[in-house]
Amino acid sequence: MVNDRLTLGVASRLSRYLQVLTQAKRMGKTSISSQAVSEYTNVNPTQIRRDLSGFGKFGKRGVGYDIDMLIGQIRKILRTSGQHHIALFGAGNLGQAIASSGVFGDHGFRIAAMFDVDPEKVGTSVGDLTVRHYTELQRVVAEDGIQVGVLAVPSATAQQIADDLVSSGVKIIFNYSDALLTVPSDVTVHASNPAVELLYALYFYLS
Amino acid sequence: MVNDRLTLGVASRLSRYLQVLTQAKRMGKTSISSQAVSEYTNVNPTQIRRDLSGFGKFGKRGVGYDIDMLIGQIRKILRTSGQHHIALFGAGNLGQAIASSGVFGDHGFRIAAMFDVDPEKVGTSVGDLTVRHYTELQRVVAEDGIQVGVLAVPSATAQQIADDLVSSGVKIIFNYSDALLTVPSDVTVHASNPAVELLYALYFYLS
DNA sequence: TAAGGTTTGTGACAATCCGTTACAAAGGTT
DNA sequence: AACCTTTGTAACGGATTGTCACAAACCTTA
Repeated sequence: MVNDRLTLGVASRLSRYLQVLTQAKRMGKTSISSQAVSEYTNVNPTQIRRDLSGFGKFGKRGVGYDIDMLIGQIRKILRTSGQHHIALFGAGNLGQAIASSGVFGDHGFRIAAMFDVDPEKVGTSVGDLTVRHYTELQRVVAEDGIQVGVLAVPSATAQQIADDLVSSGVKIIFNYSDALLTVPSDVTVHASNPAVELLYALYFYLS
Repeated sequence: MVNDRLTLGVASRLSRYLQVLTQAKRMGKTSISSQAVSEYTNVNPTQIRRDLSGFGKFGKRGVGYDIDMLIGQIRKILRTSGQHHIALFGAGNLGQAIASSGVFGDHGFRIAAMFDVDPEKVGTSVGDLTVRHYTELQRVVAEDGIQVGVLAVPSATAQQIADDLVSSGVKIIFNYSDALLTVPSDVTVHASNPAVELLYALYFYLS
C-alpha cells in the first residue's frame, strides 16, 4: 500500500500543494492549515487532509501543518527529494527568464547547462551559467547526467532538438514552443500553454 | 443539457484538445483522429469521442476530425470564440517573451497593453506594443475593456498590482511570479509553476 | 461494384475517485 | 476548566472514468 504508485489525481494534487507551500514559505509563513491550502488550490480541505494522512500524520491538531516539514514530506512522497539536472535550450527572452527565475532551484532542479546556436549568444553569461553551443549537447548530457530538457526555442527547431535529446537518452522534455513534438512512447513531453489555461479559467468566469 | 455548465473535467480536457489541435494546425495538418489526439494528451480515445459527441457530431467516420472545424466548435463550447483583452505587467525577459510569442493571439486573446514602472522601459516598443507606465492602469483597463491581467513581475510587486487590478474591476489574474496572492473570492488567480509540473512528470517517470 | 480496413458515435457496466457529513482526539487560548 | 480550532478518519452516495463492444459511415483498392 505505502509503496503503491500514486494515482494521477493524488500526484497532481500533491504537486499543487507543494506549489502553494513553497509560495507560502517564501511569504514568510511557517505553518498553514488545510483550510488555507484549500483556498489557494480549490481542493476540498477534507480531501487535502485525506491525501496527506495516507502517508503519515504530518499535522498538529488545532494548529495546522509545519510548512517546511510538509514540503519535505511531499517531496519524499513524490520521490523527488534529490537533485535533478536539467538542460535549457534557447537563450532568448524566455530562456533567460527561466534561467534567472529561481523557480526550478526552489524545487531541487539545477539548470546544469544552457544552449543556443546563435554565435552572438554562445559564450555569454546568464546568471551563473555560460551559454554553450548546441553541438556540445551529447557530451554535456552524458557528463552532467541531464534528465530533463527544457525547450525555449522557436517551433521550427524544436523537433530537431527533441530528436537529439532522445538519442542522448533524455526521457523527459518540457516544451515551451508551439511545435507538436513526435517522440518514442517511452519519452514524456510536457507542453504548457498559458493561453489554453486562460481559456479554461475564462470559461468558469463567464458562466 | 446542452446549456449546462461544463464539469471541471470536461472543460479541462477540451482545453487540452484545443492546445493539441492548435499545434497540429500549425504543423500543417488538416485532420486528426481521436487516436492521435489521445497520444498527445494521454486521454483515452473513447473519452475524447464521448466528450465531443455530447455537443454534436463533429467527426467523419473512417476519417477523423477536421481540425479547423473542431477548433471552432470547441471554442464555441467553451464560449471563448470572441476577442478577449489582456494586460501584461512587466516588460522584463518574461514579459517580452510573452508579448512576442503569439500563443495568446492564436487563441483569440489580444494583448491590449503592456506596463512597467522602469523609466528605461516605458515608451519602448515590444512587438507592436508600446510599454506604458503603470500609473495608466486604471484608465486603460476601463477604456480597453481589459478582462485579464498577466503578472510577469518580481514577487515583491505582484500583490500591489493584483490589488490595483481588483479595484479596477479585473476578475482574472494570471500570476507568473512566486508570490502567493490574496484576492477577494470572486477573483480567480491562476498560477503556473513549471517546476511543479516537472516534479509531477518526473514522478511518473521514476516509478 | 465489392470487399476490407479505419474511425466515429454510442451504449453498458464496473471500478475508481471525490465531495460531503460527521465526529472524536489533540492542541492552543483565555 | 471551558472553549475554540484543526487534524485524522470513517462512511456513504454521486459523479466521473476506463473498458469492452459494435453498428454505421467513410475511404481505398482491387
